[in-house]
Amino acid sequence: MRIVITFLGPRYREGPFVPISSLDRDIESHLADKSVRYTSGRRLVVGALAKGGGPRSAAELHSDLHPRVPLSSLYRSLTVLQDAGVIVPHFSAHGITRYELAEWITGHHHHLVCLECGAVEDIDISPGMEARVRNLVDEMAGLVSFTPVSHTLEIEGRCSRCK
Amino acid sequence: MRIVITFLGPRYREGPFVPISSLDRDIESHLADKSVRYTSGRRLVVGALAKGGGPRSAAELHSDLHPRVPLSSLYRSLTVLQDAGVIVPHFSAHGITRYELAEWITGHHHHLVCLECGAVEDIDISPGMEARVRNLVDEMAGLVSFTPVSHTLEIEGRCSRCK
DNA sequence: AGAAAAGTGATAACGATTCTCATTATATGA
DNA sequence: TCATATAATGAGAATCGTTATCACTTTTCT
Repeated sequence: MRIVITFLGPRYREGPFVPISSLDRDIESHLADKSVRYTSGRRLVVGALAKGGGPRSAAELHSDLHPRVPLSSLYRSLTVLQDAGVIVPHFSAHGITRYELAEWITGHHHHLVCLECGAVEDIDISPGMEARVRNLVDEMAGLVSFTPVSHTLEIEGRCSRCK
Repeated sequence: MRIVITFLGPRYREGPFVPISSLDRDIESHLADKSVRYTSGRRLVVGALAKGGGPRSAAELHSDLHPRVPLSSLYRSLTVLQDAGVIVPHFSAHGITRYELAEWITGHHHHLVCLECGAVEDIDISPGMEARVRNLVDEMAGLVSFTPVSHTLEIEGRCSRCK
């Protein structure tokens, strides 16, 4: 799923923002429920994440958003948005954390990781298959009295381009 | 699978090591094939990883191995062993990388990640359950003509201690 | 408006990991 | 075996992503 959130409203310090996508409105009310302010800086971060075709690192976001969102504010926004459940961290090599919009925004999906070219592709599956995944997860967690909250099924292999 | 590799041989700088488990001998020949030396420091790192019930971070390994393996050597050993395919990195929050023995040594398993305390626990499942996982993986990969090589099912939630 | 609470931005501090370099151990071949 | 080349080691400095600090600004509440 590719989501683009565009801000038509006036710029930072020039007035209130006008959310144009229903998604942005969803995020707005989601944050309001948690009494977390949806400030201009946070909107810019969400917008940059929504534009991207995959998880983005703080450095990538900073180069996109520079100089409107300084690095320290960017990190703070990422923390706030993560705590509020709007974005989800994805940890990778070299201690780099990449973020993407939470699954309630983008939809639940899994990942195909190509061992050849390193590309990570989202894969959506049918509700039936997803139910089978969830059953397995619940059974596995039950074996050791672990309370599952979410799961990640990643398939490593060779993508169609690298075959 | 729990593996314990014990070194009966004399200590560091006191003579050659005597591998006592067939697993250690497997690793030895695996490294020999790649002309990577299986030095005493590297043996200690492998031994510490073999004892643990899940992926261990460099800091954890260091506190186990201190002062026999200094931090800089520990990191170097981890890099060498990873490049040689003996251990596998697992990236998690706060830029921490945890390592575990590769699946050709430990056998295939999945992970339970506690969202509260960050602990990662290995979970072995029955062949029947694993077959169900593999079926799902094959079906999912088939949807987009991806050739699966391996898969990782990670369950995030709350462990029994943090409940 | 005025006070309190939250957010911001520049910069310092922090911590995990990597690099440097002098020293030591191992392997190869005369 | 000895000589010598090659690789590994250990201590500490350097690096880099991320967090904390603090003075200042903005927003919210009364």
